[in-house]
Amino acid sequence: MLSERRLEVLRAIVHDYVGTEEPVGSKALTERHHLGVSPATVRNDMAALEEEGFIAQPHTSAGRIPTDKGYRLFVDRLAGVKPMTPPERRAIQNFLDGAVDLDDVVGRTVRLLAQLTRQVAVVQYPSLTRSTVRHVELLSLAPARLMLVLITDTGRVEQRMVDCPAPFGETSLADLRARLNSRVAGRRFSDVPQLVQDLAESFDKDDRGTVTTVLSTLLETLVEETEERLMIGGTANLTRFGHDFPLTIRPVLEALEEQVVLLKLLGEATDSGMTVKIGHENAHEGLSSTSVVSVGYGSGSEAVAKLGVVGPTRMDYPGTMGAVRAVARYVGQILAES
Amino acid sequence: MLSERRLEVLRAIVHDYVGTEEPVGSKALTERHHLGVSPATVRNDMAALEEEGFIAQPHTSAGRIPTDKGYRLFVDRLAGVKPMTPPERRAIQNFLDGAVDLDDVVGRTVRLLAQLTRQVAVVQYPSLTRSTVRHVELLSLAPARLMLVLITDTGRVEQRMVDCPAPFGETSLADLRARLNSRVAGRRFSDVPQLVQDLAESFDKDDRGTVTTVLSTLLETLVEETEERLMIGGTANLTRFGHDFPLTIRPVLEALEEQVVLLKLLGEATDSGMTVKIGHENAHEGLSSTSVVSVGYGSGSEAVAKLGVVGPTRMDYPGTMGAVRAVARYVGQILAES
DNA sequence: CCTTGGCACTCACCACACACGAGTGCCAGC
DNA sequence: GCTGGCACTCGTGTGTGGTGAGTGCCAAGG
Repeated sequence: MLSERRLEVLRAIVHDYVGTEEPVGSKALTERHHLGVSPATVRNDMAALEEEGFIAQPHTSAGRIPTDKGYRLFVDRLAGVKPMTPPERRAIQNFLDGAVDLDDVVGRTVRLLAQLTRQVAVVQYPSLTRSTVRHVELLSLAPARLMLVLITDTGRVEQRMVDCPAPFGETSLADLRARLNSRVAGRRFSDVPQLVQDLAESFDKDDRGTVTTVLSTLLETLVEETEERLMIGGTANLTRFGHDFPLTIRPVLEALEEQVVLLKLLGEATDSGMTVKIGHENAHEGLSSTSVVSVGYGSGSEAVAKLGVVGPTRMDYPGTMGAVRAVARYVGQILAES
Repeated sequence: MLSERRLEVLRAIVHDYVGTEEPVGSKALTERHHLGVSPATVRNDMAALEEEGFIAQPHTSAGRIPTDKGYRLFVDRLAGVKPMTPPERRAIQNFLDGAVDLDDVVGRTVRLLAQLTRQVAVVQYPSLTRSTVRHVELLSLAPARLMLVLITDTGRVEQRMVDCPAPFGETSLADLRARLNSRVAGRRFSDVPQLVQDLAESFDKDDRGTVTTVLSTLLETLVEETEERLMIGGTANLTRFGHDFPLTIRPVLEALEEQVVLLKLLGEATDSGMTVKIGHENAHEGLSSTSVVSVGYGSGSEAVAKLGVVGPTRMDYPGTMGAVRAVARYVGQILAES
């Protein structure tokens, strides 16, 4: 077990390294923080911390830098979440309040997060699986061609073309539309499949083929669109990454372009509470020198999607976590209002 | 006027510099290209080219590199467009053919372009202004709340909420829907305003307010959504930019995040034919060391949107132009088919 | 008039040596 | 268990000289 002071030393190392981006030595530490002990003592503590794998030296006769494990300990036990100041909170709320539609909400959120944390921001669109159906609409575009429009409670709209096996009259269409809506409106997406299961049977034999096609398209939409969309921003902040530029930044940019990777990344985060993945804890190799701070957000008490930031492992964790949490909270409010 | 050989020298310089990314000297030039003259002669030619501002030396006693003006001359008079090889064409077509909807087409296009050119690709969504209306749908969500859905011939869907001043019955709704569609379906967006101008007058006094509201929302949608969307990809290719990294790449990333900037960029390109903006020819300051190759594409003979790539001024112009042109052509085909 | 070989000059780049200093580990003493 | 002292390591910055690619200019030849 590490003594209280040694933890304090680790905290000081993380703090200084995050600030200066340079290995921190024993002397500098005692000068900047009043630890009440001499550099020699700190050196002993550092040796112990290194022994345990919390810090490392880039090369002999240089200061120490925190390892992934060191950061882990830091966020778990040494650092709190730094709350936003009231003016910051007001600014967040004002900025988000101006949004006019869902795209705008997500767009503003991503810009806001990027700006607050000066890192790369990732915001997932509210997920279909956890949302509820507001309305299903069927439009007749041609005798045997329909358009299926799905509207969610989070304001998202999905549409699909449906080619019918046989012409489908306006009355049948109105009938189907009405019955479909009475069954699924207000229900969760995950419940839809069993709610519409036997719907086709109640139709005329002539129309049954079309109804089945429509229903399967609807279910397809649900499944396919569970493959979620997201928006990223603030990639310019990657330039503040470090000195050994191209090598570090390239894989990160590549990872950010693979939405699949990012979705998996956010998916791995716990549903409630904040998740911090540090360095190699991230499954994706290209992100092994980055940390991901993510949190769920939602219009009600339940999370419908996630958002977060991607930055260097050497980041200001308390501040970043504070910003992420605050933004998630306000986005949730905005969504609940609309 | 520059002699034929001097132009040839310029072409050789551009070619070599693009390949090696290093200033090219007279000796190396005569060795790699059989110009039939000695280095001394080339030196004289280079002095003349420098005098005219087509090339420059980074520092005394180094080779020459092309200036923006030099590249300009190169693309205007010295280089053709390098056509894609048949296998490449097939690959493009195959890749694009797999697309399932508009988002997918745009997404695939952007990835394809980025991969082919190894640069940053920008693809604009088919513009609303130049498309035609396929269908307008009105849904009643609540007694005094409607949803307006607009479907374009390019498969794009826009929706808006409409809060009515008074409850609006189903029959009135059906009536409005029918009349609206008979007027605007198949028509160009730009013609819609005058087509619906006097529509409200033919309705009951009770409904007139709602109809007016719906119409103005429709017109708003047309105007607002003329603010186009676009997709970018291949930002990881920025890492191949040059050596003096952070300074060059940062403003580019920032510019790429400002969709407004990119839209203006594409907007400046001529409607038909390919446009190449080199270095400082780009209005945006952050892009002063990049070149933008863009071209319009469309489902018919007319361009409905633009696409292009952003890369270092030191790029392979013939190859890039060939790829951009080929991709635009095939995307146009795909759109026309769907 | 254009081309060519020759020649002196410039200057970025590299390798090497060297001094400096921040930082370390270890140890004896308090 | 903390502290001061001490010898040691080693990355970094600086200066120096050599090398070579590249240049501009010039005088001679087609």
